[in-house]
Amino acid sequence: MILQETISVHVKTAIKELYNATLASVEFQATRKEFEGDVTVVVFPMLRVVKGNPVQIGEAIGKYLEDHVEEISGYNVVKGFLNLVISDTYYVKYFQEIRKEEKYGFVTPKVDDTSVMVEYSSPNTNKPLHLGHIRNNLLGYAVAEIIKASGKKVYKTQIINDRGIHICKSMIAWQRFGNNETPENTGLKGDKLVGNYYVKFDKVYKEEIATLIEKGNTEEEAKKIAPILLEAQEMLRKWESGDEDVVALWRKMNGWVYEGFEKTYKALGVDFDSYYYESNTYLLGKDNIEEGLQKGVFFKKGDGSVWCDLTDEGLDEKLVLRSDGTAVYMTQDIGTAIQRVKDNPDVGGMIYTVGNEQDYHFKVLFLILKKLGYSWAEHLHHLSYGMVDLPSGKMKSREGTVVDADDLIVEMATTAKSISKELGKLEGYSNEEKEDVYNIIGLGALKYYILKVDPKKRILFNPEESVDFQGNTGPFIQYTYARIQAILRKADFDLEKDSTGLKLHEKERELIKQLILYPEIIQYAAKNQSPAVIANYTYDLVKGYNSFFQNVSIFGADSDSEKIFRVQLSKVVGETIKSAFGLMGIQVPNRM
RNA sequence: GGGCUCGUAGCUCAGCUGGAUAGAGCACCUCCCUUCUAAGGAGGCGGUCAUAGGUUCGAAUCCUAUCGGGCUCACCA
Repeated sequence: MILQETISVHVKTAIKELYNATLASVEFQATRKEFEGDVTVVVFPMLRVVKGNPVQIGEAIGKYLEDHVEEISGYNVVKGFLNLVISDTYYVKYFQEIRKEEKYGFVTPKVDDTSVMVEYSSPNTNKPLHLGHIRNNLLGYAVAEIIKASGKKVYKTQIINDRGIHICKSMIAWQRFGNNETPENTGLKGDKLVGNYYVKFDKVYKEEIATLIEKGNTEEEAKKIAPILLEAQEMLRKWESGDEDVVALWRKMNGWVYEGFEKTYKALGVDFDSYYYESNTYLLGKDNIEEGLQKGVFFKKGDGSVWCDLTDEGLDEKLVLRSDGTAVYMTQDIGTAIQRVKDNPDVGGMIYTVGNEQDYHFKVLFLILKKLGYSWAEHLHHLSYGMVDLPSGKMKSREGTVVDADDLIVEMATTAKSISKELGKLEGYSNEEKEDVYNIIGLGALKYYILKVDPKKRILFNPEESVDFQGNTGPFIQYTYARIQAILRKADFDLEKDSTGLKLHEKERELIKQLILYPEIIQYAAKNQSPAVIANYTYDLVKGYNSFFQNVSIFGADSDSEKIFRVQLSKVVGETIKSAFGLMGIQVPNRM
């Protein structure tokens, strides 16, 4: 906020003139509600350069500021805190500027070498997306949008795990038991169909193991020699050698899965600018290992395997290439990162949205890339998030305790519908419009519930509780937006008129103060890659608005200019809610 | 065992680079629909900020140790 800079300069001058001392910086905080004032200057840190009683110093500075800064209309000192009262004129003027801004709080993205690539989702192609992916997707998408709003160009991307033994398992099961089932002739979503065969594989595998154990094998042996597993392994070998039939089947089944995924992404409202497939990237990185060897970043052991020594950084030695010369996970990730910057030379940093079970992996990956000397390696972040637990415990796909993404989305909309019907304010809407609103509310509840908590914390997802419409929830905020729209529909006067010279109601001051923070909040959220910051800000704004709405008469204001001002204020709050929710990928309804 | 991470009200969570008497919502209790959407508002109850030390004018916040939960320590991805 520009005013803070002004005050800061004047405080420094005051210290200079009054005490002949030099102050490096001035510390601010918002004034607590119980005291009079808007901005508080903390006097304590000044005691390092100015000797004396904090209260007296505060008084002296306060007097000086009141005389020299026109925006400051008053002050008071409590202990070592100098509370400054900002004039109504300043707030009203500031508000009128906000009102005219097209995209208030957003910084137009620059085109330079600070673009950011955000990776998220990154699913396997053998089963449908679940609740864990939802958290990943929502986080990745929101962080991408927030960074974009903070003034950087963003590329959203994902790497699809389309190859390996897992997809071969689905393929084998489909070959054996599939009877030529397709998404078309079964009506199933492609990812669901393929996922079913993955489950089928596991079932048969377990049966075969049981049979083998009966015949006298140990469990360990049985797990290794079960025929269906051997078949899957054989299929993987064929795939790697480029067997036409296997590759064709692989293409077909993955194609089904992608169609299914796209539907889920669309329902979730997320999107991507580029897709990387592991079948293309799994051989990448070997050249970079060679390069690293020459630079002395890596070293080779007697058996030919290549390692990176990270013991100086307090970590271990890490394998980057197997003794047989084949790539490991790390090799691919090194190669893929480098490839991505080749594909988008303006990329100056990347964010990987991946669960916290991979914290160590990314720590190592980033260190290695730095050692290899890439400038963009200084700006790599692992957007690490905690697991989503269910009241019943951990989600386990094999035990069928996962919450399917598509099912959940539908369920949320259904719940929204049943609640909305009771309270119904949608008279005059067609059924289609109503369904649209229910969907917006259901998704809003889900998204907000997940995004409002700090990413690194684990979430206990209670399906029943998640559809809470009171308190710090998506629907609560959406409701406020809808109510503001009702006000705007009713206002039939010229909203563009400037209102100045008003005496502000306490609730109006609070609201404007809150609005002023928005640009800072976006920057802060971008820096910390935390949509939760946006969520909690929006909630505070809405609480302030509701308090205003309930305690201050809008259309029954004393004067016309006041009436206009209050509607304008409502409008800007509404726009800010919409904007902030947009950053989280949440829509807002005009009615609900 | 080593490393990382979390521990704030009965429950779900805020608490920015250390600052005033630690804040919201849910639940529970009181009030407020003749005015713009009561999915709302005003208030009450509820806390040894896991524990113990340390750093300083000042610690939920920084440091150390301990306890408790989670993750991770593969020539798997």
